Amino acid sequence: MGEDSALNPRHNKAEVFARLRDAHAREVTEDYVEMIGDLIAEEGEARSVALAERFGVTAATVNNTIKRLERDGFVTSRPYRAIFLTEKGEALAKKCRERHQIVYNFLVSIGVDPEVAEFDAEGIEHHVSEETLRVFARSVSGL
Amino acid sequence: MGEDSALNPRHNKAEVFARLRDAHAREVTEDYVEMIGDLIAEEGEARSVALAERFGVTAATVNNTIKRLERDGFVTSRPYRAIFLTEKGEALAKKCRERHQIVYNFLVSIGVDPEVAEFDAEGIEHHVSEETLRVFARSVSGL
DNA sequence: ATAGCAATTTAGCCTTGACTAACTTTAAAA
DNA sequence: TTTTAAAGTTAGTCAAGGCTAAATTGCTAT
Ligand SMILES: [Mn+2]
Ligand SMILES: [Mn+2]
Ligand SMILES: [Mn+2]
Ligand SMILES: [Mn+2]
Repeated sequence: MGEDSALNPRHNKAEVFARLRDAHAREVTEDYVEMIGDLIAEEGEARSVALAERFGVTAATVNNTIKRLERDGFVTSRPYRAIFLTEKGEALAKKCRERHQIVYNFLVSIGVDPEVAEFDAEGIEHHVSEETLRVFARSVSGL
Repeated sequence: MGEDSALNPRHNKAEVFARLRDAHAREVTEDYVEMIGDLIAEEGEARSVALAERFGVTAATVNNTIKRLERDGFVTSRPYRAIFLTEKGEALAKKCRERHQIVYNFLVSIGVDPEVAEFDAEGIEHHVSEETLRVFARSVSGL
């Protein structure tokens, strides 16, 4: 019953790709709640125009996305007003911010240029499992 | 003109997210050419049914994707026949396979369980810049 | 008070990447 | 040689996540 993937490569790649598709489905949500949290912390409130500027997308795109987030229970909003995180949204934002920071710090700690790390961490963070994140965190903390 | 992102955080996040969206647009292509190459190496040819099984998607989905890859010059195919990589497709497959392997080996080398590394590498690979990849490779090779 | 500008929303469009159901072709068995 | 099962294709649907253009709302300065 050995299942060491180095010796016995997985024939069941399908599981791996199913998980990958799941991660993709969560990426935009994760980046939005994290950014909304940042804006509230930095500027007191999260406005559409600021999200559009930071993500480099149009106001219409932000509007669509916020509707999805609202439908999924991560934010609340009223027409022409600022956007707020629900408890669920705040919990996700906190988790994502911490994860993002660990990934960024880890990359820098192994010698990646901070500028480059900033780019790469934005994508990598969404594909790092809890287990791998713990390894990263432990590595950064110096053993 | 210091631009150290740790001290002077980027206000221009938009660049980071634009690059992230670019990476996403390439992911499926990258995974397909790599898998097609694997199938040709392992089984002599790449058939739709094998791609569908390995990715865990339907035959119709594979068909759509192959049409896109063909349109973009990565593969050739004729109805009811196997799929072949073009030169461009093979070049991309080679690059992706090497990158994938480096990411996987790196994760294992820092203590991530091989099973977990197999999952995480499938997503992380698409977000690792050339610079970061070099750091990973050097780290694996033991300095 | 209101005019005008900035912010937001709405409507309509597009591509990607997924699906099901139905059809066609190929190839193997009988 | 015919039948049949597997493989592949086609048609139609959907959601996510982008866009532009046009309409609407809110705020600010006059
Ligand atoms: Mn993030
Ligand atoms: Mn991100
Ligand atoms: Mn890969
Ligand atoms: Mn991959």
